Amino acid sequence: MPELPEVETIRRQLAPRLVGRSVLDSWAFPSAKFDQAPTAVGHRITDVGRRGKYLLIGLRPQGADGESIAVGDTGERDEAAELVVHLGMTGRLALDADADHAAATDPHPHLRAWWSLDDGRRLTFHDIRRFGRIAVVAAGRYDDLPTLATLGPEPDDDAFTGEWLRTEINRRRRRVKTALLSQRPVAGVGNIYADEALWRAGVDPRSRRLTRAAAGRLRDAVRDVLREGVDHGGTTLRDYVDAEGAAGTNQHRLDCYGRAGQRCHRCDTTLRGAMLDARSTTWCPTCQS
DNA sequence: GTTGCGTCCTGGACGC
DNA sequence: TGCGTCCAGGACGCAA
Repeated sequence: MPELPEVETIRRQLAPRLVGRSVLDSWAFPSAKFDQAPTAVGHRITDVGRRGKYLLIGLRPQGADGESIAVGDTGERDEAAELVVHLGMTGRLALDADADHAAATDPHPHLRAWWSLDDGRRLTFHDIRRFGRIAVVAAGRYDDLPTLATLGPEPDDDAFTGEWLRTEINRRRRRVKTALLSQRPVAGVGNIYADEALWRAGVDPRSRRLTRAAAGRLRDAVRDVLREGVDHGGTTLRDYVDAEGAAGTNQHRLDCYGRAGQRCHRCDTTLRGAMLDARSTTWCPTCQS
């Protein structure tokens, strides 16, 4: 399930191939989750960014001659836009080599949207469980995407400090793991990396308050596990593959997530597993207490 | 404003 | 073999 490292891996692969391309045509699965995809038609892609788990594809309207229209030149119609893609649990973006061939031969049951580009290729979005989402918004206007609108700092942002994390956790009464998954204290953490970061920091996922020392350790752990996830191309447990169809390798490095009943790599205690606020959670009862 | 639960959705695992 | 049930998960809506 794509979290920050998986989305960042895909972003890095797509960016050099998409920037400068024009969107000629599009199709979307008939669902409110995907039906904004064709709104990107008639735009040139200006950049491929990311915030948390959201992929943000910058768009600029094109004139009849194919040239981009500068923002503000001709009024509101020409406002820069963003194609926002959230991969949900099973979403996958890929570039087909030949748009016409792909369109004719790929009636894939999990295809949710595609965009054909002016270089003959086609960007496709597959999503088995339909937990993903596509939106086209005015640049920076995320009113209809509340989680994106209130996203916490990026893990590498200077604003993401131990003191910030401690304040965010302690001013509410949520369990620390549930708070991390809310995307408010820091952007991009999902169930896998939350378990890993809490294990690495020695923080009990059930706790509702952090000391300064624990908050500092957790902040460092969140940064480290996400960076390492990016370095290893993401974590593939079942469905995730990157934009080139390759699985990540970070799953071979997990210390905690999905290892309930096995020995803790740090203290040899048997790891516990339980549902915590409706999320499967694994932790060490000895070194996370 | 905050918390916690239910819902969406489908493939795979498992039990009978 | 076939059927039914449960589980996994991120975002969001809603009741308390």
